[in-house]
Amino acid sequence: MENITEMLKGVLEGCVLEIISRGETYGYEITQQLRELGFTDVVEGTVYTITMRLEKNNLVDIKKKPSTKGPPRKFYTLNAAGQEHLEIFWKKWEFIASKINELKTKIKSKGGVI
Amino acid sequence: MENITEMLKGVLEGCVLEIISRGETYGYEITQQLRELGFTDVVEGTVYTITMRLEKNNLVDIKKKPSTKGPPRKFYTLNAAGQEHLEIFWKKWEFIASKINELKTKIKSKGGVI
DNA sequence: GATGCTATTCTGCGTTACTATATACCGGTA
DNA sequence: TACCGGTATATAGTAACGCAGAATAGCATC
Repeated sequence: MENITEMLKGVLEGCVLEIISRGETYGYEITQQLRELGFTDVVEGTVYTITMRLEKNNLVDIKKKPSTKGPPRKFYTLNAAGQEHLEIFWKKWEFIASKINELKTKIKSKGGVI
Repeated sequence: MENITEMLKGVLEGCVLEIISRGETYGYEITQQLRELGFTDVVEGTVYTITMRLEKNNLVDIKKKPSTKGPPRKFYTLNAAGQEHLEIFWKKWEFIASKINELKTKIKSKGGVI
């Protein structure tokens, strides 16, 4: 799927939050999980800016651990604020998705009644 | 629903396209329809930037008509390119929505198997 | 002519994801 | 040892989008 980047705005951060909530993980792995999900074009840099933002907003706890495969990894876990943020994200998503689907399936006559 | 603006990026344009596809309409009316839909905080300026973009990208035809209630209205209708754009939008939406919902409902264990 | 409503237009701003690149660390191999 | 590919974090610059806020226009009514 090409050129969905604009539609991912605001959504990607929620996905990252959700992925972190599943268990301690780090940037590179998050990127791979997003790709497996289907967002194949997501690159490390994008995820990095998101994790930096989460960090800045104090939504995650961070632990640095050594790796046998490269430089030390920064592992993220959701804190209480992050959990709350995630719940709010899902509420927003459900709201928007329901509205969009409503628009999509609405009978296609302007007056509403035939 | 407050502060959903980031999640509306790329989506709002599709909504406007869909509304225009229902029948000839103008900026102010589009704004009202979006509000009725549930996006209560959408303002005229936002819709204006979208219609300007549609115009610039040649996705709409324009007809100016006088109004008894103010300055002349600019009525928009979708042209062929706009129709195509709208179909692509819905495909993108379905793709993203399915992926997000997949993420949302996925069993919450990292390995996937219990 | 002052006010109020409808309606369009315009500008500047903040947020977000992407591109492209740099840096660092390790294992394997020649 | 010197190089390379995979892993992993970091940063600067860019473009797109929606929003706030204000200006302007036209008409009705008082």
